[in-house]
Amino acid sequence: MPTPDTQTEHPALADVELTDVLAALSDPIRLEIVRQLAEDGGERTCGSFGLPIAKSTATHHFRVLRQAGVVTSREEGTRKYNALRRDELEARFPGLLGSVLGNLENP
Amino acid sequence: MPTPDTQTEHPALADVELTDVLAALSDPIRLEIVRQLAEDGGERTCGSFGLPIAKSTATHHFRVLRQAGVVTSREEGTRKYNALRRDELEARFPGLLGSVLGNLENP
DNA sequence: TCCTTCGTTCGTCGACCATCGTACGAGCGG
DNA sequence: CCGCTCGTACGATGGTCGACGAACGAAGGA
Repeated sequence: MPTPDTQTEHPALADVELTDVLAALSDPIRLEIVRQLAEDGGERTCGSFGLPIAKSTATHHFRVLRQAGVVTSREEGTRKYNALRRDELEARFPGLLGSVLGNLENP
Repeated sequence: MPTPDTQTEHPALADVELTDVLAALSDPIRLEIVRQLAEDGGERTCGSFGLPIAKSTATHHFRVLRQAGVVTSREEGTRKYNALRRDELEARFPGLLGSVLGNLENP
């Protein structure tokens, strides 16, 4: 096989629709994941978000974010590191992620 | 009755959550409605959007937009005029609507 | 080697969503 | 007055969504 590891299907941003991103961001849990990822700027493992949901549900939410092009996942050993696709998202939908993140702190 | 007409329940923007707006905008039909409303800046009747859906489905989508605080509806005679709550939305979620609208033209 | 941790997969469940057709009421126009 | 247009209300339906628990495999640590 050409690439033996880290096979987790990431769409090209060109194939991602605006509505897909909006739908992905329209859930509080996923928005919280994105917020934390944006906050520390780097990679985070799935279990490190303190999410109030079951593991299998978390798997679901990370998959939605990944398929919407919002997040990348990289496997390393037994855990999976996730990161925001910030620059790519910015290139595809200028200003969008920034304005969503900027409005997260609002009451 | 104090206000005899035009009773169609509009939420205060302060009561609207970011996720509500994102969810409302995450549907292609509703996004198209918002796009057309933004384009002409004024009021539009429900039937004037050329939507490829049944009338009853359109009623549903306008209700979702209204309940998410995105749109106002004003009854006049037998028809209903809809308008974007642009300034209010801008005050509540600065930059959000603009960045969504700005990314609508993208392929 | 054994046990724990991490995340996935699978099946299930209830809730919600987009859609439709039908029937309806309120105006407007001839 | 009669018909047309506009939008709503009311099911009904098929599909998707968020959530869960249980079972699993792959590392990694003791």
